[in-house]
Amino acid sequence: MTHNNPPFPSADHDHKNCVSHALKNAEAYCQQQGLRLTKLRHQVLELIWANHQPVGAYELLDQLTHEGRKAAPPTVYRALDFLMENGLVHRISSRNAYVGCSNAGHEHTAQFLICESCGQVAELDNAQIGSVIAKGANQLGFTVAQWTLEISGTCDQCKHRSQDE
Amino acid sequence: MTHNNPPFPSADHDHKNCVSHALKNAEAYCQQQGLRLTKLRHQVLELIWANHQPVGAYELLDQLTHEGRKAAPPTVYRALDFLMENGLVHRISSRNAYVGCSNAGHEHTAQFLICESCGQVAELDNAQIGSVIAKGANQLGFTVAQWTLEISGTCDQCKHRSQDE
DNA sequence: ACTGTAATGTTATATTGTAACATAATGCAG
DNA sequence: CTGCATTATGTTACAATATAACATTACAGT
Ligand SMILES: [Zn+2]
Ligand SMILES: [Zn+2]
Ligand SMILES: [Zn+2]
Ligand SMILES: [Zn+2]
Repeated sequence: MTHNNPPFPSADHDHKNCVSHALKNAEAYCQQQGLRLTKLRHQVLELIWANHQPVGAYELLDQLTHEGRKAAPPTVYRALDFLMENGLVHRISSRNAYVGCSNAGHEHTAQFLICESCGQVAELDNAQIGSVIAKGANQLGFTVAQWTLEISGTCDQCKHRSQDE
Repeated sequence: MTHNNPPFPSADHDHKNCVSHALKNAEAYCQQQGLRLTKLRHQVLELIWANHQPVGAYELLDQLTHEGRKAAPPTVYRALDFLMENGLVHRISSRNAYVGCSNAGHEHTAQFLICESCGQVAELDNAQIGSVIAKGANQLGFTVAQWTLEISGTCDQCKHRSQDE
């Protein structure tokens, strides 16, 4: 069986599939919510997914330019703002980079596993982590609005790969 | 009884006390570890504590300059690097800002409560959060090297303050 | 087609962080 | 104490990330 929210994708997976799946999801979600997933926004989202690891704004800008679009920093940042506001993209603030959301549509605060070796990121949605955090904060009278958890380390595949050497 | 690791300091606390306490701690720690807490590093650490909320590198640079020291960006960043490497200061990456560590000396990965209203930050060291995170990651075969948790919201005092209006 | 709104283009600039090399301070061996 | 190696700081220039402000274009609804 396939995992419902696969952690790190295997090296040999069909990545075009990931991208098109994410895009279809996003299209449906925006349709349903009356959001305007314009050509630019669609293009940026596609690039983000195509990179399939956290990608910087200026890197996206380059890629947009190579695809023939006239773009300047605000072009990218505005698209990113839209995508983030609507939960289609997350920002990894420890890296100044952006990544597609694996659980778009259902309200969540994400947690990220960031592999220092291969650069890939897995998005968790571990309810237990969320509830422990909420509990810890509430004990101090703190009302949580949002939070980000960014975990660096080594993913399973990279661990095995390094053992083979 | 007072909490061993007080969350948000009360508005009327004697803050000079906080600062001098933190500095004495840092001095003792560096002495003991054979680390060179030079005048510059001491000065930067003092400024960070004096602000008593996350403060940006360029803000520190201004403050240093106003204290009469010749300083440029690398001056500040190098001092920050030293202080972070040795666990005396943490970086709040969601804000590009730096804050004094409340638990300097004992190895830990910190968690931050950031009040959006007053700007203050409380450092937690909640072992339960740490263990849930480790567990969640290990289940996926991920080896955790480090992590940061930054929680935004409203602190207890600000909640009460807003009720009074 | 007309019109108000939202999106994008465009230019300039702000903010945050580093590279690279010169000088000065510090600690230590002799 | 003196010279030497190491570490820290000064200095200049620049890279990387992000936003402000205003002009133009596309779009949706009438
Ligand atoms: Zn994929
Ligand atoms: Zn990996
Ligand atoms: Zn204080
Ligand atoms: Zn507050």
